[in-house]
Amino acid sequence: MSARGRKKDSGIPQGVVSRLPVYYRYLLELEEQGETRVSSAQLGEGLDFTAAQVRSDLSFFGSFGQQGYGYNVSDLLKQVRNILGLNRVYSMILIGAGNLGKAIASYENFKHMGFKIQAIFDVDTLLLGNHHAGCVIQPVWYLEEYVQKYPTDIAIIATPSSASQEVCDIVVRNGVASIWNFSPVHLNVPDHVLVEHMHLTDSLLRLSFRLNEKWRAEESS
Amino acid sequence: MSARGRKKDSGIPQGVVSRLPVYYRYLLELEEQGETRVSSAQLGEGLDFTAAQVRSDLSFFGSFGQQGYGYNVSDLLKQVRNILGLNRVYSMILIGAGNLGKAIASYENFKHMGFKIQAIFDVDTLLLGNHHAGCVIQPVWYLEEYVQKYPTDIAIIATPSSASQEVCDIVVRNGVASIWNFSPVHLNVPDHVLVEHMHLTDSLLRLSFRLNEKWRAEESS
DNA sequence: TAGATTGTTAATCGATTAACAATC
DNA sequence: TAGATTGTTAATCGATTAACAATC
Repeated sequence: MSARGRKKDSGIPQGVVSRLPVYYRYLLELEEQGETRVSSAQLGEGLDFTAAQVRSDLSFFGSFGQQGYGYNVSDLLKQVRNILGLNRVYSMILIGAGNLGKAIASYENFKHMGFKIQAIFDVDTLLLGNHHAGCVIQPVWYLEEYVQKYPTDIAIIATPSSASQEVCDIVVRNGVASIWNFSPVHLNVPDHVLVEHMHLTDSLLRLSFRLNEKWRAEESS
Repeated sequence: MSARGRKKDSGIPQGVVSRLPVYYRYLLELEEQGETRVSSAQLGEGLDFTAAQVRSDLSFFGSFGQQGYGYNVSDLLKQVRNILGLNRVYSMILIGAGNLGKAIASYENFKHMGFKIQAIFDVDTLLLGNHHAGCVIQPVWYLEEYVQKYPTDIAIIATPSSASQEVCDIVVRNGVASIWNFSPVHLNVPDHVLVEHMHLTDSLLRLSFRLNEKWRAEESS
C-alpha cells in the first residue's frame, strides 16, 4: 500500500536542503584555499545563487554572520557540518555489487565524512567472497538476518530494477531508517522511511530535454 | 568570469522538467505490464504526485488525454519520449575512467535510449588501450583535438575534482553543448552551456540532513 | 567614525492545488 | 444517457528577492 498525498514535512524547505551540501562543498574549498572570511555576496557569486538567498538559507539555522564582516569560513563550515549531521558516523549497507555498486563502494569522497559501508550483498554467487572497500560480498539471502542483527542507518540499493522493491521491503520491515536508491524505479515505502534518489537515467533525460529545448529555441530565431 | 544572477530560462518550469523522466519510467513500466490505459489519478497515486499536478505538467506540452477515459499508455509514452528528445541519438564522451567512470561506461540503462559513448579519456597511462563499453581509453591530451574533430552533444565529467574545471573548459571552448558532471564541484560555464549535476556526496548529505532532522523530531516528542 | 554586511520583513514572483465546465 | 476524467482557470500556498534597520 503506497503512501498517498504525502505532505512534505513542515520542517526546512526542500530547496534549502538541496543547497546545504553545495554550501558545504564550497566552504570546504575556501578553507583549503586559506580563506578566513566570506560574505553572502561572494558565496552567491561563486555558486550562482543570490546573496539574499544565501543569507535566508543560513538564517533557518541560526545567526552565523556578523554585520560589516560577513562569515568566518571555518566557523560557518563547522556549523554547516553539524547541520548536515556530519558530527556522527553512519553505518550503511550496499545491496548490489555490479559495476555501479562497486563504484559506490570504492568512492572515496564520503568515506572520510563518516559514512561507512559495513556490508555488501549480492545475488551473484560468483562475486561472493570478493572484497570491496574492505567488505566481503555476502549472499543476499543473508540480508534480512544481517539487518536484524546490526543496526543500519542507510541502505544503498544498487540492484537491477526488478529486485529493488523487494530489497527495499526487506530492509524497511527490519527498521532501516533510510534508503539511498540508485536503481531507476520509484520505491514504495511507509511515510517514516526516507528515500533519496540517485537516478542516473533521470538526470540524463533532464539534460536531453533541456538540450532539445535549447535547440528548438535556436532554430526559431 | 562566472555567470551571475542567471535567469532560469523562461521555458518549462524546473519542477516539470524533473518530473518528466519519472513519468517516462512509469509509463514504460505500465506498457511492459500490458496496461493500455491510465488516468492522471493513477499516475499520481503510483508516483506520489497529485492528479492535478500530473495533468498540469502534461498540458505544458499538449492535450494527450481524453475526457472520461484518461490517457492511452503507449500514445502518451510516445509523446513523452519525443518531449524528452529520445527520437534522436546523442554522441557522448566520457572523461575519467576511474571506478565511477567505468560504471557509467558500462551502465546499460541508457544505451538503448540513444545515448552512445563515443570515446573515453583518462590521464592514467596504465589504463590507456583498455576497453569499456566498446571504446578504447585514450590519453586526455588528445581530448581537445577529438572534440574539435568530432561533434559531441554531451561530455561526461567523471574526473577527480581537481581536474574537472580544466576538462570542462576544454570541451566548452570547443563547442560541446552540455555537460553531465559527476565530480563534486560547481563548474563555471558560459550561459549557453547546459550542466546537469550528478553529485553523489550532495545526495548523501541531503539524506543525512533529513535523517538528523527526523531523529531530532523523534527525540522531542 | 564611516563603510560594509548581516538578519529579517514585506513585496514579488512562481508553483501547486482545488474546482469545474467541457466532453468523451 | 450517466459516469468518468480531462484541460484549464482561479485560489492558495510557498519560495525568492529587494530593501533596510541594526550593528559590527
